[in-house]
Amino acid sequence: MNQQPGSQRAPKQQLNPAQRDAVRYVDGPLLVLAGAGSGKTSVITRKIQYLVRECEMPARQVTAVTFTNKAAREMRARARALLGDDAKGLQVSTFHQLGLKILQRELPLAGRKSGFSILDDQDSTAILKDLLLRDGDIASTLLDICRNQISHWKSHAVSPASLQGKADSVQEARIAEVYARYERALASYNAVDFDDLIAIPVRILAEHEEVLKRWQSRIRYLLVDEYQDTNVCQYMLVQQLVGERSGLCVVGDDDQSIYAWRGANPENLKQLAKDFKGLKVIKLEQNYRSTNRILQSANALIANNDHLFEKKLWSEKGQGDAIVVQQLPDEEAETEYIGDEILHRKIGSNLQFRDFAVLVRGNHQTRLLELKLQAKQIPYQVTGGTSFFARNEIKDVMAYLRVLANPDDDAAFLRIVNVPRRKIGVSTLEALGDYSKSRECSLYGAIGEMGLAQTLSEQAHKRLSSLDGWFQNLRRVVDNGEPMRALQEMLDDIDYRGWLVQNSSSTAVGERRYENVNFLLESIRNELQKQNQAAQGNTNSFEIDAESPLEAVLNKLMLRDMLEQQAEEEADNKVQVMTLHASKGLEFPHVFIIGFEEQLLPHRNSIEGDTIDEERRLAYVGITRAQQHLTLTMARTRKQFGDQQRCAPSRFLEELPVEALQRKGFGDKMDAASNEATGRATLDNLRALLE
DNA sequence: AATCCTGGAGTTTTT
DNA sequence: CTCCAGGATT
Repeated sequence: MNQQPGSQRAPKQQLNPAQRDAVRYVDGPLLVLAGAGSGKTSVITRKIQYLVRECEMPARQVTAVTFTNKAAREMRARARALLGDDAKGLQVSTFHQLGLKILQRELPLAGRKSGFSILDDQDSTAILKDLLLRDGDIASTLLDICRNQISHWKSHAVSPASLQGKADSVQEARIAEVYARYERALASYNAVDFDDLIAIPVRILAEHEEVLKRWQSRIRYLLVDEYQDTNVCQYMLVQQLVGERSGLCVVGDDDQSIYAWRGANPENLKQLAKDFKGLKVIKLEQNYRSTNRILQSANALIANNDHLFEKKLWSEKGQGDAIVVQQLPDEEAETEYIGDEILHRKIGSNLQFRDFAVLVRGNHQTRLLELKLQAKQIPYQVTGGTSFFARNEIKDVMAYLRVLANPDDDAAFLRIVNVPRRKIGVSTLEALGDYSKSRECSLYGAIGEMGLAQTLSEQAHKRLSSLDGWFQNLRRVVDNGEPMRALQEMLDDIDYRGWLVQNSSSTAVGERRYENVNFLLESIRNELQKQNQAAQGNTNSFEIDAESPLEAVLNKLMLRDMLEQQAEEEADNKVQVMTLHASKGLEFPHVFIIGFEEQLLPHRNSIEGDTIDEERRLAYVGITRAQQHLTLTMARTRKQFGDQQRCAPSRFLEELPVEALQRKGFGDKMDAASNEATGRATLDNLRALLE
């Protein structure tokens, strides 16, 4: 097993008193306020161990929920390391995986059929766009407003029906109407979106007492990580599952709330005390991760925000190195500097590539960095992001898989119907679309209908029918238990490789893109095998899933879990590159945060939208990832939209304590001054910290 | 009616 | 870079 940077630290043998209290308190609902680096994952995993070993609770009655796939994997691995065979049946998943599980078991109540599709953001946007287009409205701003508003309603468990006649404005009434149609569309496509994975289970549990009882009896103890990231709907799910009982432990830190933009409601931390009588609150304030200069800077920065709870982080790790603040002429020089620094430090000390992380605000910032790291032959790994799934070749193959598993998935059908070219163009699809709307069925479903032949030209109808026949054959192969053969046959039939080569700028590029497809196929093959083994070793009928193996794989793919895991297993010893958001929960000896500038961090949209506090928390999360060494870099100019623009250092820089910093490359007096200050400030800092 | 080509515009964060 | 629209071409 490869060690991940986040798990390099061996599980602590000794817990401090607060941690021990948190592990052992099981008599009622518990809130653990865990500052950055205070060992919260240890507390959660040790608590699971305590529940199973000391309280003799069967592992299958314990469920732990987190937000990201990465966090779930880490927690699962650490719980298994502690419990060994006793971990059997333990459920560790993301909120969305848990929701998916509930949805799958209660399919009829969800109004979906087996094989339903999970739509990603792009798919739902495309559907909304189509709905708006049919209204004759194409303003793209309305599309954005619509999507955000609908997502907001869904994450607050607001149904279209409950909005009837309650709109505050004409536009809101309009969006509510689109929302209703959107929901109907999803149902008819046998699809759900990401928000539905939480919203539908909540609705089912609210409306069906017996189902609620069943799930409550299945989960006797629920642990929730990163609680500040829950939205209203997710909190409702937690409340439903826990019910009147006391088996709940949530862990959170309001200073690390960085998902408000997608509906996270850190107030849920406060709400907990109102909803759960006798809630016990334990604070973890000792930081085991960072040196004091880093911690002091993080504390100073976050002091500029309001807090739900006050806490003071401290550490026994000593002063440590000064935080390097490096300004460079442009973004090119910035990445050059990062690459050189990594190489220098690696040679200068006993460091591995995996000891370094480069954190960025936006995914696009990784591009230049990747080029530079490649040029310097530094092995790196970009985690998270959408890069792989954003590739057209991957989207195509995924869409084929989805149509195979769920013919009614219009979003996927539209993507592949004419890729490669089948001479099925817009006018044919328009006619098919009109017909399907009138018969209230999916596009694919309309192909088989009798009346369609009259509305289409004979040629067009023939092309659609032959596509249908082809899919039916493939589906037979899948049902025969040979999904991999079906996939290979599918891609061979359409000569997807040839099509890629032809449609790429060069043969070499085309071949590279087909390599991506092969990687996807290989991953699917592995996962199918894994499932096969699991199914054979599984005698617990409670856990057997109704869905087919291919559907299970597809779901895992849509939740972005599977490939991440594979990449992680291969990321042996590489520099970690990721967004600040993706870095939460991880730690690295050496951390670089690049683009520490106004407009970028805080991001220009946040400056306009007046959500600086959340940006500050984002910077806080980034800073607190560093164990020993932190470097903030910024460019004086940066190419944006074609021309060079001047960039100012982030306002957050001024909020950091000067004596902890070592400024370089600013070309002003502060450079030398701060260096001097750093040298003589050590004693002062020690004195200040002791107070 | 389908496909190919060109130019223009816009980049936050994620399950 | 990558998505889109719209116009020219087959």
